[in-house]
Amino acid sequence: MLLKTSHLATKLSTFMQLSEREAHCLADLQSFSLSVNAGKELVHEGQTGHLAYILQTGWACSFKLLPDGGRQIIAFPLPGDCVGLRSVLLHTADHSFSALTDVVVSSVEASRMMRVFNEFPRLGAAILWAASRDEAMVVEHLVSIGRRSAIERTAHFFLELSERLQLVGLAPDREFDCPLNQYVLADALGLSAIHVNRVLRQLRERKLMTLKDRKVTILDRAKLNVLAGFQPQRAGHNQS
Amino acid sequence: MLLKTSHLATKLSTFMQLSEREAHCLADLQSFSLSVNAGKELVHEGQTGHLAYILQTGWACSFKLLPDGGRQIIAFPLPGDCVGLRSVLLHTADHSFSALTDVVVSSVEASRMMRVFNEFPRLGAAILWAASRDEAMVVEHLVSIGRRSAIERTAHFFLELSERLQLVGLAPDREFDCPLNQYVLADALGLSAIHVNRVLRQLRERKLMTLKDRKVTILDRAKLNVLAGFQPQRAGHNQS
DNA sequence: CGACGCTTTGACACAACTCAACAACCGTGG
DNA sequence: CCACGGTTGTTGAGTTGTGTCAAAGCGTCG
Repeated sequence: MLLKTSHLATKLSTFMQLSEREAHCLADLQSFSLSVNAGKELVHEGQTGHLAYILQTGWACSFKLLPDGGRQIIAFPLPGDCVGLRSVLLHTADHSFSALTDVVVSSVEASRMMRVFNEFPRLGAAILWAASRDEAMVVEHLVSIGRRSAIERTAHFFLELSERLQLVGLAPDREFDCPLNQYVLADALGLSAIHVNRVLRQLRERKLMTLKDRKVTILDRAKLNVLAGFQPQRAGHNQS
Repeated sequence: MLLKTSHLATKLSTFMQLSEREAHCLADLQSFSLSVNAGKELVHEGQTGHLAYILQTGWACSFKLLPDGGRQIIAFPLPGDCVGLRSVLLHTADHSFSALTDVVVSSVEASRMMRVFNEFPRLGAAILWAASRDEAMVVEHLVSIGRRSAIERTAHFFLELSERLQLVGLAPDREFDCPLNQYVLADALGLSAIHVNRVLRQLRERKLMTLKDRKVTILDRAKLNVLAGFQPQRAGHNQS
């Protein structure tokens, strides 16, 4: 069988060994792909469709809008991440979801997802495990915005991003692509775009990291970890 | 059979009708209760136990500590809420969990939880639904801290609290008990305790709400909703 | 009575926001 | 070819929201 393993499969297999049938089911889930242009909004908050998405390539973000026009970005899904699982259970999307670059996604119907959970409980557990990790990231994000200074939380953000990208093999050690502009970063970090700029300058001047031409370079990971209070993640366990 | 229905059962039955066997299983899950004194830390971040808790009575909070001693409160579980489901899947607690008042909790082992999910898939779905709602609340909290001013986010917090308490029948319309002091509120709202005090004064002076003697009174819900950008929740759907 | 936990207030400092302007870099079309 | 607007990044000056420090008031409880 010639199944190129998906990013999702890669991720889930750090949690548990996938049987052939499970791998096949996973590939099947992602068999229908959809190209979406940068800037397109795939899911609108409040929408009641029953679709979840699996991001295949490109960058996206999930966010909420406020009455005054402000925007808070919740997370940046990376290839292999699922989006909208929660919406499936709640029957209505609690946040919007946009493509930041051109992206490819697979869409999965709620009913299909449910059937998979029933037929392949182990796969269901693995997907829940991944969802739990995403949730833990949101919590860490909350802590960042609530209790870290602008420079700390910016540093923390890029360290976490670096780790996530390394996990799916999309980032070498010191450097990685990052198509996020300062407006987007501002909406994610709960800052103004102008202040993001100043913070990035500080990080550059202190020779900790740079963001230039959509490329992040980590200059001094150790010092960054201390500044951000960042705890590199323990390696993934295997299920008991 | 003389089963007093638990808060959890009440909550889940807004999502779906519970069969007798399911109700029994649910009661069984909560058959072992544990009293815990105010201030006690039940779960410590990083801990690797495989226990989840169901809060029966009292107030608690889940939070994370920072290297500099700061604390960010993630959520205030109310009676009927589950805590630590995520930790079960991740095999390690990603946050701490403390009792704020004297509380009663039921503890559930991971293996037991898994068995329930297998034997009563519908019950599993209901619990996941509840977990999804909790997750949505964390997201809303993130938005609050990231993009709302101190007074907006404080107003939003109490409106949400009011709605949650009404849902489990613990709050009349205008007034409810709230044992949270200004230090705790500060750690939840990402503010300093002193500023919380100033904000509460403003809310009082503008005749929107008061917090006095551990009792919250909503004076003008309509204006508060506008100020906070709060959207009262739509009624719960039943599963298809 | 004093000790303690919590609230309240004032004065001041500082982090982050706003406004305004400009520079660099595109791709487009005249 | 250059002019052009659009997007993104950069910087300065002034404002404001929130944090910090210090002190006092007020219950409750031992």
